[in-house]
Amino acid sequence: MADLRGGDLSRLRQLNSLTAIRAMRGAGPLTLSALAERTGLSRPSMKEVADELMKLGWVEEVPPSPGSMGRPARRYRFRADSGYLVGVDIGGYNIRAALSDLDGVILAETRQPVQLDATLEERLAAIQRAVSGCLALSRTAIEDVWTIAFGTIGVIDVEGRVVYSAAVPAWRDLDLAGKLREIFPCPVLIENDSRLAAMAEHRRGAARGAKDVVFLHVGRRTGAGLIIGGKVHRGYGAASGEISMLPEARWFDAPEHLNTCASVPEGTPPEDAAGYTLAAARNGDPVALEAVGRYIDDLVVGTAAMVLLLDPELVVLGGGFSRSADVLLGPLRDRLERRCMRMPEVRASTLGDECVVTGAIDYAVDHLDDQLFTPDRGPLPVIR
Amino acid sequence: MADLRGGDLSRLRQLNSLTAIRAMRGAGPLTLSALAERTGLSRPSMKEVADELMKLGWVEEVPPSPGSMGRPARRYRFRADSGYLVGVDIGGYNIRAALSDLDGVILAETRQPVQLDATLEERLAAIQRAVSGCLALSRTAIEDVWTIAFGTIGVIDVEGRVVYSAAVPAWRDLDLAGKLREIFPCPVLIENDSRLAAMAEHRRGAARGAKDVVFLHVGRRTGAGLIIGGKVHRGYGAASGEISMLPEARWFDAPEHLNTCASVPEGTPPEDAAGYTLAAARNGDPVALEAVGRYIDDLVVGTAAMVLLLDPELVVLGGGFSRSADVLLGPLRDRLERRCMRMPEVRASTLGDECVVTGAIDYAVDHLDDQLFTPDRGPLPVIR
DNA sequence: CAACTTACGAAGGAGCGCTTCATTAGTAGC
DNA sequence: GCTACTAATGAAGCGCTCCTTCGTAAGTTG
Repeated sequence: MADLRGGDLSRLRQLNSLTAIRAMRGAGPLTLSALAERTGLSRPSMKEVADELMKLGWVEEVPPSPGSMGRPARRYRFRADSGYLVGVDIGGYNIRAALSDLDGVILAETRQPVQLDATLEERLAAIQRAVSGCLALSRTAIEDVWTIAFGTIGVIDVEGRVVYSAAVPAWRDLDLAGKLREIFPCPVLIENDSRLAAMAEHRRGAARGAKDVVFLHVGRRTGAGLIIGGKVHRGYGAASGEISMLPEARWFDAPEHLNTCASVPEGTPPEDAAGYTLAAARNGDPVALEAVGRYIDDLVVGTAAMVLLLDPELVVLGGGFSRSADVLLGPLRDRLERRCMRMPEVRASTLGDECVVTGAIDYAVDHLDDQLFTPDRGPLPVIR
Repeated sequence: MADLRGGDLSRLRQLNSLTAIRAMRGAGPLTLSALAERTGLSRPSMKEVADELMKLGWVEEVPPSPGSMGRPARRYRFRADSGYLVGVDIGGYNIRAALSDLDGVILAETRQPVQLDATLEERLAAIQRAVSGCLALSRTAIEDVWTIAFGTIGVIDVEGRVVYSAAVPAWRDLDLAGKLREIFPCPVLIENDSRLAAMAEHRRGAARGAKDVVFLHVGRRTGAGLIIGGKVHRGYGAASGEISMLPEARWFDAPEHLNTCASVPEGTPPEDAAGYTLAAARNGDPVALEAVGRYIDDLVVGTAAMVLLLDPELVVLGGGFSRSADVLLGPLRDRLERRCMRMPEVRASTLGDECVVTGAIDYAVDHLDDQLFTPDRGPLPVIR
């Protein structure tokens, strides 16, 4: 009931311009005829739209490709290189950054290790190193970055303040967005890492095309990101997916079954224990397999709650432990099937460790698309 | 990425026609100037649109209202009476039917009691009686009913088959949509009752204006309906909200605390026991209050799961027990607050027993709106 | 009955998209 | 090297939708 705005002639043109840009996004260079067909416009009209988009700087002409019958057609492409996007995954032990063009095609990536208990200053410095490393790799200036999106553990409110983050000490009661805006001169977005991972799997990974998806982050901590109706579900206070806070969901202590398994040799550093157990389970070690079983027994409770509540098409298993998806998927499917009304498909993440950075890039792309494709944001701005 | 359809001039007109209809829906008769202002069109254009809509039969002119300064303005209104909608709540013990105009304004209501263990034939006959009673009350012929929407307990799949319904024996393995289509000559919609209740509260009740809402159905059975992003969330197999199937959510047996309370006099019929306990609790009976406490202790687990997972703006308490919301809300808020990340508002239903029928009507209105307002359904059809 | 207020209706103009058709720049065949 | 063929280009003309403007009509107010 919200938008009661009728249309003007110019609105129609605006709509058609956006449709044209949308048709060009991602696709390679397109001829006028191809564009006309895709947008449903006639060729002369399409030409006019294309001319306008060229004048505004959103689109450029590329040389025609010879070798085909008839007069060679002009080809147009979206100028994905007229700006850049940066995505950053601020993890507990690693900071990953990626640079992409406006289509979200990743051009460079870097990684900076960081101590879990690093101070705020150390963390911010590492972030800055990761980002500038990325920019240096592809000789890009920070001024050409249109948007920078961050993903991080914990609950971040709509203003970018950390509401809760047990895992990262430096994050306590922090105006993260404020700090990052002091460092970076472009618009700064912040989102929870599980939600970004879900978004990445939905755009490019295991969940492509699905409308309702539960992304299950399994690792040192357990979390969830939800795609509902094809869009990331944030929640009113951006605190969705925090079912691990519920003791009855049995997520919080679930990884302990893997950490304390008897198969782990003495002296193994605590952060490697779970990986060891999973590896042992893959080799058939019965003690490890039993530990995995107990882990899944716990994991399935909160998972079944999500599935019963949302009836998703798909559950995607991601996060650190999903490297051992072959060990986890079978038992998880078995136990989930016994508790569900309608069993969803259960798949492993296909993006692995890159999930969150990629999701951050996708989030930045989305932000750009929102600005472009939301009607009544006024006409397209001129760039350059 | 789905719709890449550019626009024609006629598309613009279509858009403006729909905008105009939308502006008239629900509102009383509007003058051209008022319509022009609301739609953003100029008066002459608005006139043309109105003329077209009149010719198609969607809109009619009503006599101008005298008594104001200047030349009296023509007034137009949406012809909500050019068709009718019926909503039906197929409950365990009662079948409620309501008739509304195309705006969803309810014109007549009826109720037919039915045995919980009635046979399928008895149930279908009761449904038919309820509907024809409704039609008779407002002297409407079934041929003038455009859509009939049903709400019922249980999981109904996308084709209208009953997948699961423990409460109503006659529903076992039933092609409900098929049966109902044999009886009623108009399009038949079927939806889960909790989802319809959620929809009604969202449109007309306690949840108006909220984007993400959890509707908590408390009664002989416990259920949930979800509004996400302002729309009802059905799930891939239309099985969302079935968290009561999870033992750890502690919903399934929760009402037993109220049924088996020591304050209930011997010989009370089992279906009245819970109501008795709630009434006693309202009067301060400590034993009853303790039973209510245990009930809420159970209820809050699944509720917290939903709230933590979805972070809704609002939780609406509806269903049979919500008549005693004054007794339930306090304890529920207390316990929920202790378990939540961000505490949502918790309110009682304002529609009470009419929730589901009203929701069914709203569902039918939505169906109509979808047909009207979804672009590229072609031009508006002529009616009458 | 005159003055005022508000809406109506007709006329003229601008923007956008469509169709049509002659023209142009290539490839293919002889 | 010339002609035939193909497919895109560019310009002209048309129709639709919306806009602005202005004289006219139908009420109320004093």
